[in-house]
Amino acid sequence: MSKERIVAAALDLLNDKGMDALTVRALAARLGVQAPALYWHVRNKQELLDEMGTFVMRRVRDALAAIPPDAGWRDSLAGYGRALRAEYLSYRDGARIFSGTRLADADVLRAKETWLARFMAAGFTLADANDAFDVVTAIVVGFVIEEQERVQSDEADPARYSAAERDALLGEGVELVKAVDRLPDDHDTRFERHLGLVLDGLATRLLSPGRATEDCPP
Amino acid sequence: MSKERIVAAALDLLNDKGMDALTVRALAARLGVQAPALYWHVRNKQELLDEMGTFVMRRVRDALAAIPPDAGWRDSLAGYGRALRAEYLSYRDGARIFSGTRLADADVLRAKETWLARFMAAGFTLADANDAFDVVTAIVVGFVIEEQERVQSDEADPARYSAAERDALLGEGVELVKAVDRLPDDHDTRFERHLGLVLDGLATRLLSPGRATEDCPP
DNA sequence: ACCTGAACACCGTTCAAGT
DNA sequence: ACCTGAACACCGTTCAAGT
Repeated sequence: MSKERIVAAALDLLNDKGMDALTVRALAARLGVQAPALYWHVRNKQELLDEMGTFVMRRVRDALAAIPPDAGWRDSLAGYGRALRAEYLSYRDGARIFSGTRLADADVLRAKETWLARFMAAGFTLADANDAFDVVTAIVVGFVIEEQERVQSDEADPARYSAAERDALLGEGVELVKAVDRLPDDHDTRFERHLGLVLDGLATRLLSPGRATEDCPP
Repeated sequence: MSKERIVAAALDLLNDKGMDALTVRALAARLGVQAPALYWHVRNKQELLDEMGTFVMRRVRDALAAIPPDAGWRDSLAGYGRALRAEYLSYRDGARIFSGTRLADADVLRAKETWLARFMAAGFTLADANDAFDVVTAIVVGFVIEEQERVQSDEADPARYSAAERDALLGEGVELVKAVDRLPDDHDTRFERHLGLVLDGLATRLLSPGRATEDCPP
């Protein structure tokens, strides 16, 4: 009964039954043991949640390590964004639950060094290179929280977000809002558009200093 | 004992004692009443949480309504982002707790119509105009979740994020990572930079279609 | 219409005791 | 070293009964 087995079972339980059903007792039952037994391996439930988050973030780090060093800043950041989203999506309420997780793990922080160096070689200042990480992280967290919320309430109540329901609720004179609902976007293409938007914003930072976007003639 | 009084007391309690202490019993005590009494006004705890979220989002909507119609797309979106962040920040764990809140409220959805029309008048396609909202929302959610996490764990354990602690943890050969920590950014200026970045990304969508950022000569 | 008292089925956690 | 049984102080929620 290792810590790893407990964390794995906890992640399974989360996906099977959801956050509310992830109790110490239910987890113990799944492991064929009594609830207090888990306190031998884990200080408390919060530590368990932290371990779960760390596990998820370690997988993100592994995905990052697979990105080739000559990928270019744009593809590298896009790869990070996609990997983070994929990990969050693979657990129920993943973004909401795991987004706070800090990797105090030293080698993860150390991994950032290479990336910062690469981005600066591409022409970013240190501050911009760091912003690049943070803003991609932020957008993935925000996007997937909304995405999972929507997907889950769709499953719970399919009628609520149907086009007909919404149109009736909205009433007259809001044709643009209704038109937005009829756009053929799925979550993946919306995500790629948002990600592209942020990367385009970052790209403007590569122009010579003091030069605003407005200065770029049509 | 109206629903509004209950919601107001719940928000107070949240800020006083935190999410874990926001129990039906504690809330009832604060209102000078027994716990089951609340179930006359509210179906269950989830509905209470939804009402709290709706209250917060209504304040965001009011802040939005105060933005002048002739503000221009960039200032308008920036105003939205700042208002959303300010509301989240005004409650403990605000971003994490309230970010999922959907405004089924019809008049909030209807308010979007004006904004979409304004953005399209500024030169965005419908899809881009809608993306503009969503991407600003996402970045605020992601940013403030991280921000509040950091602020709170700073209060809980001030030593953990101190520069000396971190430098020791990191070891040698990661000068860039250490340099990032020494950047003089406070949360507000970091937020403004991130927001500006996203807005710059959106601005590139105003260029003629099919034209990428790379086509813009230095 | 609005609130209480008592109860139910659960929580996370502790701790002496077992092996 | 690892687990159990019993217990403690809580949860959210229901419901008959009071006013």
